Amino acid sequence: MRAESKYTTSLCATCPARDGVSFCDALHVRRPSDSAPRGQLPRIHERAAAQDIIYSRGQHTNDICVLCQGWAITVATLPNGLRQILAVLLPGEPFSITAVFADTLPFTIQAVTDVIYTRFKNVDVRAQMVGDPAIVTGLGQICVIEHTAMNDLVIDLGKRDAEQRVASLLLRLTQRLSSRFVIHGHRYPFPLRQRHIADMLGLTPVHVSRVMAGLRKSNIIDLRAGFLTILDRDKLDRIGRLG
Amino acid sequence: MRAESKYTTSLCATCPARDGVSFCDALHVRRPSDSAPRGQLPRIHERAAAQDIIYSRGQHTNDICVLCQGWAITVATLPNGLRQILAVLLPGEPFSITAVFADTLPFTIQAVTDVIYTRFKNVDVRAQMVGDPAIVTGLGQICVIEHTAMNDLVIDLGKRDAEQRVASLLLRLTQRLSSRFVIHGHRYPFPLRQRHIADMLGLTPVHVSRVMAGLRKSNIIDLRAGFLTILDRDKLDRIGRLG
DNA sequence: CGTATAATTGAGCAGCGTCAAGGGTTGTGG
DNA sequence: CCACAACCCTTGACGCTGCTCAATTATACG
Repeated sequence: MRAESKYTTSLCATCPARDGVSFCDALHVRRPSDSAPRGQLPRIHERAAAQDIIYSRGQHTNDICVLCQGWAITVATLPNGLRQILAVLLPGEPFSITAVFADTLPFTIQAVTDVIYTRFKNVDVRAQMVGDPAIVTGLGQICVIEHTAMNDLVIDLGKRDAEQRVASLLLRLTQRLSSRFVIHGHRYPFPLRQRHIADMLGLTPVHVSRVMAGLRKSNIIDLRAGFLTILDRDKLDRIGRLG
Repeated sequence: MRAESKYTTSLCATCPARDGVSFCDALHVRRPSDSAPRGQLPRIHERAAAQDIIYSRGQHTNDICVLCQGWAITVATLPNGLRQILAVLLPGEPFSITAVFADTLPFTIQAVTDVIYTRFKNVDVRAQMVGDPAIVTGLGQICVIEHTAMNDLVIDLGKRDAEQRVASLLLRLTQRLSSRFVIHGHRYPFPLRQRHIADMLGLTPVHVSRVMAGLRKSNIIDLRAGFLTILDRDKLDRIGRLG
């Protein structure tokens, strides 16, 4: 199952995901062409295949990982086998900023697509913070972003119905994609299965199917072959942002 | 409405809430009797009356506040007036660690009981982090704790039914109280109203009443006059911890 | 072309929301 | 000390959102 290989070729040189507020930017992990390169932290790039478990809950680790290519999820598994997806990870995002300060995480990380990610040593990252206010501030921003995303999910789960939750999720994902990648014609890569959406939004795949059928029939979205097209952003906004 | 007064008498000297992993401990805000006092950060103590809004969402602030006495909540209000409680704050806990790195917060802070809290300047806190690895690590712990609490809430909202959510909430709150205060006879102060529980767990007050009536009839809890007694911790565990 | 996984659709049901009425408690002013 | 208001909690009746179970049809992969 695990198709993982280590190699040190610096993918950072051509990183397509580093634009926008990002962990790597905060750490000054710069491209060779960037001016004033700061500390180049030791790091390792790794791969994993779609569906692979990248990290298992509770496993001891000294690394903080950043997703470079592909999509992943953080998953909490209950004793009875139910899965709650806590976050969807997009290229450029750390698995969890808390990994900088903890040696175990309370959730599992799983690749959705084939992925490439970078490992940093969390002691290295902490050492960078001690000497550089800009890095403290930058990583603090990442902490705020991660926190806000969880807040939004709590609000969705606590106060919104199924259609609103789906709309809200699509809006937030497409917004995050837009902030890092150039998107043409409101057409976004979208490798999530309906069971991912269900596991994240506290719904069943059956009901997600019904909700998305509704959005499709209303000509609000088009989701096919791993790509999501937003046909009517205004309508989606009205469903997903309001109560 | 706002019954707030500033005074600088150092309540920290006799702080009853500082035991356990805490923001103030991480910052080395020590009691006079403590050995090796480090930096004594400038700070102001303030009061607020029960129900007062301590901080309004979006308001500009340069402070990070820590609750000293009483209970408070962080609340997100939707355009349609629905309220989602994001966290319950107990004595010793910061309003949100993200306030160290942001100049606005996306939620409101409201006092549940009369409260006393301490304001630090977030620039002062950030300055402490630079140059002191122990403070970086300590505040990192707070970040992890806050993050984990939100994860738990997401799991409750996404994967558990009403009875499990209520049991889980009571277990987590009593555990946090036990970690800071000496508790006798499983009897905990509990100033939350059923509408607070409802607003946090995505339920209606009516249904919370039914669920708690069930727990009371099963001789699992006793909740009266602002105090919660856990009569059967094992049963509560079985309801709240499993799926 | 056969198999496994995903998505769709229908029928029936249950957990929880809504609406409404009644009782207990607290606080305030007379 | 009592009357009244405001708030909270409780309990019942009923209905809707979303779950369960199940069958059928795509879609992907070897």
